[in-house]
Amino acid sequence: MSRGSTAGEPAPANRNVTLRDVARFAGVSVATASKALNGQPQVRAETRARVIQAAEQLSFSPNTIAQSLITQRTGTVGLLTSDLEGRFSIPILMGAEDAFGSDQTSVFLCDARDDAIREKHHLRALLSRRVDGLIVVGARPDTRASLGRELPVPVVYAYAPSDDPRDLSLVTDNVGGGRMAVDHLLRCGRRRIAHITGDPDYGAAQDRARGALERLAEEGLEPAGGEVWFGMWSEAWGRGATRMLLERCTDVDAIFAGSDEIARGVLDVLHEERIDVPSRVAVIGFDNWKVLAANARPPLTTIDLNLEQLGRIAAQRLSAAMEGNPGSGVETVPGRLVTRESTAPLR
Amino acid sequence: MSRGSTAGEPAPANRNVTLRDVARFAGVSVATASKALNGQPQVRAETRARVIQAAEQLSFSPNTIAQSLITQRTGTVGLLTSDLEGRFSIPILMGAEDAFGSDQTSVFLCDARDDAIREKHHLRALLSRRVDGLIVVGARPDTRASLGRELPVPVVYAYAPSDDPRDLSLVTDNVGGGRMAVDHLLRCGRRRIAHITGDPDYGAAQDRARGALERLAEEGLEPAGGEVWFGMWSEAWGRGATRMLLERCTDVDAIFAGSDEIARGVLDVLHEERIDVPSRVAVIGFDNWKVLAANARPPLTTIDLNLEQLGRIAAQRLSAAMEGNPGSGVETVPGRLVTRESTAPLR
DNA sequence: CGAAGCACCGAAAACGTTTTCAGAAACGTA
DNA sequence: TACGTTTCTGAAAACGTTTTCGGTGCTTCG
Repeated sequence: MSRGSTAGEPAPANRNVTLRDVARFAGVSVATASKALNGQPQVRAETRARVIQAAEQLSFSPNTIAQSLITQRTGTVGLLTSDLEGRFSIPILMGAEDAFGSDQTSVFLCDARDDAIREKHHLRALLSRRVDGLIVVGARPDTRASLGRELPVPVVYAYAPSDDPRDLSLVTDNVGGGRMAVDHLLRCGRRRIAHITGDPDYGAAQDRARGALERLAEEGLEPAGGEVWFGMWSEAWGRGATRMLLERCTDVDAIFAGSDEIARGVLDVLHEERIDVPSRVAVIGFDNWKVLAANARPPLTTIDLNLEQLGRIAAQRLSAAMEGNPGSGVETVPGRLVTRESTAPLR
Repeated sequence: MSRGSTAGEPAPANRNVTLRDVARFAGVSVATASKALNGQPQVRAETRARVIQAAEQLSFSPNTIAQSLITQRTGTVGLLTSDLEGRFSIPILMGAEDAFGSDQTSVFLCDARDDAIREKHHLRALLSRRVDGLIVVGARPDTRASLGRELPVPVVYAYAPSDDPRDLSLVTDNVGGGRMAVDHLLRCGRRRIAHITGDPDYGAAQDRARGALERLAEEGLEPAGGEVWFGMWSEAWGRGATRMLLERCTDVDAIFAGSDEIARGVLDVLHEERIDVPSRVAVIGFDNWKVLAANARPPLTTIDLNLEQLGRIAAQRLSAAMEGNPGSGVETVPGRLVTRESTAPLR
């Protein structure tokens, strides 16, 4: 029969077999073959079966390119990220990649490395590839410039919201996360709660702090040490800040760290000072960065921002927009508490 | 002039303007327009200029789909990864993404999540999209099943080599890395060197150990503690092994950890025991996982496997194969030493 | 028995390019 | 003036599909 391959081995996806070959093999016209394979009703059952069998026998695989050309839909979307190496884009990207069923939609990955020029380049390339939609994922959860309203395809912004409110943006809930962290500590019976966090220039740091302070205020409390300890996103800062904190107020019974990295530094110093976690001081982190949180001593309770789900929702919203139901505004995806052993009720 | 957009704003990449429009606008035929824009010689300079100007004025962007259909080249490649979340695929992916200039080639990202079914699905999709080539990046540096020889496009395997020697695979140099680590410690004047590493089922663990032992043997040395300490890829194991090691042989003067995670555990215990690093014991890690290595106390000397470069080379080899120069066999990409403060010469 | 209706099929146009090839225009030469 | 060359241009085919629409043959009904 087929001359190229031995029987039994997986049929080679032969690039050269076209619908014409299938049609000829089945003894029908290309038009009929097309209709038969696409489940169009106007073809006799017997004929359809013959065509399908022919297609299988020749291991026909339709040329998506040709299909796109006529249907004006490529079944592709562009994923424009500004920092691939950053740990935030990856989960989002995974969620998005997974929300588009692989049968329907494939994603073009582009890393602009936080460079506007490169981004423009990629954008041009994607548009000339006729993607059906775009997801733009930013490096930091701060506002970024909109790609503009003149694009021929729908766009969804993830993580970093667009500065144009008419665009649709999905963001993490940093305020809610901060609130959630403090709430958990309160539930554990802690009252003297400190907050050590990162660079105050980051919106994320401000938002988390705001959520934390709000929740504290609801209980009539102030943060231990009097104020929020802003600094840097590093273990070293976590260590330094903790030392200062312990000097200034000895009775602290919980520390909310603005990131898991910082939390690692906090734990390190507490351990050094022989202060038991969680019995004397409870510690909670932020991000649920597995390698840091799960390996910590003790394993770290933390806030997970649900980035993967954010990616999935972004994909869903984009699909909706591609179907003609665009959205706009900023949608916030809630985080969740992940409890490990660094927090526990008092006594 | 143009009715859709205000003057001054970036020209909207109008999806609907076609070469015909440009041709009509410039007063030539589509054939001539095409040749003018593609730099074909057989068109008068004056005509070419007119066409180019028309194209710019209408902000024409050629339909890549139509081009692919006739040139039989899509300018796309598939990136089939088995674990996106794993930290190994990302740098490789970045290197590859960056080696293909964005103007020429775009990459389809597919995450098979280490599932053969899903992989097959993605493969079908990619082939029907008529990618020009494929990069397959594995989750672990162990051999994986070949995609087969019957594919209509060239394939390059990265990180996890194919089990078919006729395929081209690119892998990291774990043996060389182990050797390099020990060599560095020797140069620092250390002689009583222990090796604490991860799961012995991983080829990577075995290879790194082999390299280390070879280099030690060249100096007539055995590892401190008598043998390699295999265990798990975790901080906890690093801590436990270090405690056992210190009990069994008190005079160790260097520890080579099989991963940065393990190294963190090692450092932790040394710190606890008030054993100074690097003056009394030098510590070297493996992987150069920034967040762990750079934040360690002291910052960790480690081996970087150059994954990004591996990705770049994979892209180059694939390009070569697409030009008709396929390769085969396993190519090893050397790692490099990254010195920080956890190692230093004795005395 | 003729007309109408129905089920099925295929010819052809379309999508937006590239490329081939024939012809037109301009020019130099005999 | 006639002819050959060179330079430029455009008509048309091609890529592999989908979709429209007209046609064929069969059934049904008056």
